[in-house]
Amino acid sequence: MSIVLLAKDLGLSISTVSRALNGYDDVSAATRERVTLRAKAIGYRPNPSARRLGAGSTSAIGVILPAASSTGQAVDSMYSSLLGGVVTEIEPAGYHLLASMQAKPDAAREAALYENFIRGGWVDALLIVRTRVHDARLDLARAAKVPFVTYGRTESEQPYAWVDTDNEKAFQLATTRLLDLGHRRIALINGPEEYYFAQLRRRGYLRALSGRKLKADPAWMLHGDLTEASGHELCRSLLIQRPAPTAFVCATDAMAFGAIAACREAGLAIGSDVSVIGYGNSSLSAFCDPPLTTMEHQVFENGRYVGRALLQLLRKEIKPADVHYLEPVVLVPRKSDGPAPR
Amino acid sequence: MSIVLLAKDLGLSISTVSRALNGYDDVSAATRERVTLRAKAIGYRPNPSARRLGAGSTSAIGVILPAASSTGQAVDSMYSSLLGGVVTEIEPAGYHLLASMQAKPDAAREAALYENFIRGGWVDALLIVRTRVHDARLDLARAAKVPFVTYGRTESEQPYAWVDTDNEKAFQLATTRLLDLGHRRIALINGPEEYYFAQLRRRGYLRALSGRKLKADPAWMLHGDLTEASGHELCRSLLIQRPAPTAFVCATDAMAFGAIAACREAGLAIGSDVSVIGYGNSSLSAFCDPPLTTMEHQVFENGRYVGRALLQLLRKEIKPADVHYLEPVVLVPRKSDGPAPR
DNA sequence: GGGGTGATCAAAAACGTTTTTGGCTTGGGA
DNA sequence: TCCCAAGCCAAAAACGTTTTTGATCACCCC
Repeated sequence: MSIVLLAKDLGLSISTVSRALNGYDDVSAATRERVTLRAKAIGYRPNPSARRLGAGSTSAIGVILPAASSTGQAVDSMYSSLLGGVVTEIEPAGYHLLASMQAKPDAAREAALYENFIRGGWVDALLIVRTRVHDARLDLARAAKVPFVTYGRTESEQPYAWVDTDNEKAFQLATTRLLDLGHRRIALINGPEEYYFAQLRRRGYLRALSGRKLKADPAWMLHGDLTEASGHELCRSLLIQRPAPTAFVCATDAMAFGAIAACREAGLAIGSDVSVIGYGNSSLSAFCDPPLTTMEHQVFENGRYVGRALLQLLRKEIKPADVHYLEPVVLVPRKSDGPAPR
Repeated sequence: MSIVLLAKDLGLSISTVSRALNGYDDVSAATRERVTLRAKAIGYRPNPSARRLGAGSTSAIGVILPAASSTGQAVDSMYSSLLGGVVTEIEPAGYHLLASMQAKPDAAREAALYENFIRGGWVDALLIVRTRVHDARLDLARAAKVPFVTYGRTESEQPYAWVDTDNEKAFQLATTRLLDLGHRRIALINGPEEYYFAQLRRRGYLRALSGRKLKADPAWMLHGDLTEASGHELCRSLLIQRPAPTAFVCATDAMAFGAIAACREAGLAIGSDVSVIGYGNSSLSAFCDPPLTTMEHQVFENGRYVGRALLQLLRKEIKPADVHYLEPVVLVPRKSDGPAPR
């Protein structure tokens, strides 16, 4: 009964108070001033539920976090930073982040979760992360006419709003660096094949190789699940091949740490016998031994970009086709790579 | 206009449909069956906003993530797992997690955020993380009569619901282990002093020392901000003292990695010249060199416990005073510690 | 002076539920 | 036969906004 109290207190009608507070232009500046002042003094806050019901919008942005594939438990810590960035932007605009999670990777359950989120009217817009090569979630969102932006691209006929890092260029860069160091046997320890970023990374890797007229060996392009354990296992399987690779480009720093552990177990000196490059510039990469050569990208900043795009989309200030932000990735040279051994 | 359509379709009144769907017992089993079936067939979902307005509850649980103190940007990745656990539990019960974030550590702004969350009617319950020794947030929640559970304890006269890990025992355990290995000069690289867990860890550390009739040197109990960089810096400042510590107990694995880097720079061999114990058993700790001796606690599982407690609190099945879960911490011995040097 | 045009505000109708209140059966006990 | 309770359901009143519609008034121009 709050707005009616305020209205009574002011001697105005409910609608005038509402319109004053919401910045409509058919209420005089003087009245608006009077209303906002009194509202603040009285400590009036519009009830969000009522506001949602009345306006038909929820002022919430939804995201469904993917469960890590291996354990089915932990969430990729990258998302903390991403969501941090998103929230930083949407918070001042009065939006909140409604986060749900997939307990286990399961396509049917995933669809149901998104269904519920969208059709149930929980959120005004959607953030879709960890995009796949072909991603049914885009169709779901489109069908329900819910604005969305994806973090990571996908193969889609129709235009859509995306923010992504330049995976292809990044891995081309890293691979070229290793080629310049004299390596000729370079392995790619990639992420899960179904994700689009893995495709792009392979593309960059291949592009670098073919730039030197080198043929890629399919046996040296492996897919894992982004964890240390996976990097460790894949690297070990590569090291027993003859000839073995002398360099490894990894999809995450975590995988790189796993690979380094495997190399060390094989008695190889990191940075001389064998070279390893990671991805992500995790806070640890500068402090391990040897410090990890890796590729930096600004997850938090990307999150902010996503948040801004979402806001603009909601306000219809921009069309999905115009939200295309490709973050350049920079290589951070440290000590985990070096000239190819003789 | 959804429930009225369904009601019309069924030839029942709106209220009967609502009551049937919500499991009231004054509607016959047969009617309930008929309604639920038809609802599913027709694809009816109650509009959450309307439901909230009608029932006065939001079916959302709020959490405000603290910004990492150093960068003001990234979020501690531990929260990914914690929130993952929470969501896993509350999702099936129809609850969602409403996450907000503090852009920067700032007491006034924090209070405003919580104010808005609670008084604004955004959430039904609150999860309070990273508790401080004296924590004003509890009073805020109590004053607004919003159920809450804290992750981590605090000093409070009144009973409250908490889930925590046994920080004190953990650090007593770790310190005792080092004492058993012959170390007599053990430093504590702790987290920020304001957080209660830091107090508890120091208490455990001190208890272990006094168990051997040893005096603690205040100069060897340092506080940092949980990051690698901080661990690195603190450890370096300790190593230039004469005599220098021979062992370090660290508040996080990240700090331990930083400390290890500092030791290595000082030309010390980890596990023989100097011993380091971490906390958290991060996925990396098994793969670094040497593998890190650390303390494991199950963040995801704790999150599930928190979720369940929240649900029970909301249903009034339990009183805050009865939610006291202290997770035992287990030490994972690896190779970063060893007998004290002569 | 009359008709149109803005500017300002009031009244009332949505929005889609939940919850309260009370009415109508039916059956059993006195 | 009458009364009462229990079981089932309908009607209507909340819930607190936003938005639409329309009324009133002043003003200006012709």
